[in-house]
Amino acid sequence: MSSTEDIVRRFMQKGYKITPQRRKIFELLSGDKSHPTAEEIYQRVQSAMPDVSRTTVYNTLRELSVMGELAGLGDLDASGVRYDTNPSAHHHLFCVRCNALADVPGKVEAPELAPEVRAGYRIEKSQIMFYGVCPECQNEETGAGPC
Amino acid sequence: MSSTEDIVRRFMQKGYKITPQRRKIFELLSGDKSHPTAEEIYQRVQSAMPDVSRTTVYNTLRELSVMGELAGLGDLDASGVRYDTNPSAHHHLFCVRCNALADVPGKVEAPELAPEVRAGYRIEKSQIMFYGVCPECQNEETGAGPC
DNA sequence: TTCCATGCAAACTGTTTGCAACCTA
DNA sequence: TAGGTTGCAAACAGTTTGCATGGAA
Repeated sequence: MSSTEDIVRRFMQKGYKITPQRRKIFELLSGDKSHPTAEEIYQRVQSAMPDVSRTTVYNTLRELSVMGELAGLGDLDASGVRYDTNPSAHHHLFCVRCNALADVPGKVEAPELAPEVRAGYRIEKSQIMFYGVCPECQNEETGAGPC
Repeated sequence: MSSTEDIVRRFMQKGYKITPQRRKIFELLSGDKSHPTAEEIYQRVQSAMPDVSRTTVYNTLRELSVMGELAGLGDLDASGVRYDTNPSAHHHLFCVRCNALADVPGKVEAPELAPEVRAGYRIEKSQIMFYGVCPECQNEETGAGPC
């Protein structure tokens, strides 16, 4: 995601007001690479600013999504929507053991679909989810117990 | 998904009992290609057998998932988990206009990830979601209004 | 006859909404 | 000052669970 100040600027350009709560949410998100859920973001905001409500967090996340600063990532492990602070096209690595989610850096092209396999769809984009085991969980496999 | 009788057989092998409700659910699912949600399945079961409860539908879907007869597909359009009656590896086409979901038939290989891009993950499988517009919605684009 | 399955209602989780008080621009 | 923003509580949707009744093997 862009820097806090970039987002503040774009927020103001859209006519939104900048409140301390919103600024704190921006700060926590810019630079994050962990694909947190709304609840996780709420918890982090809470520890820095205990009086922020869930409503405000949800509202702000929705606004950021609409603006394209943030991308929602569906519900991979039934713990709610995860947010991707990198809205540009890229694929993901999902750890089936600890549910960690990482970005695949750079451009990796998905295959073209032959017409006979495309079911008549006009394809606009694609997203690959790679399922596997993250480095940390691989270590624990050879050594101690579960995550 | 397998035929109704195949599933009945495997269910009994696992020690589960075959009830009229379960048999009806199997019938509706075997042969389905529409990736319905639990609620959609419940509605269909209802019209054939009005006294079936949601509990039974949810329980049976969970059992089928555990057995591997059915695959859950996350929450693409916030209408709940969609079920894939084809549990073998394949990719999907999602219509961003009407939320239809279709299978990509046959084997389409996702790209291999170079080590420097794999973030240390040991990759076990992958799943590509192609986003686009289905044939029906393409027709409506050139002709009348929205879906 | 013995459990397992069913169905109802209540619980639960993630998210959205209504509304009065509040604060940014 | 004026209208957007906040935070509380209640509403909501999808799903799970507790428990007494009922049915399959």
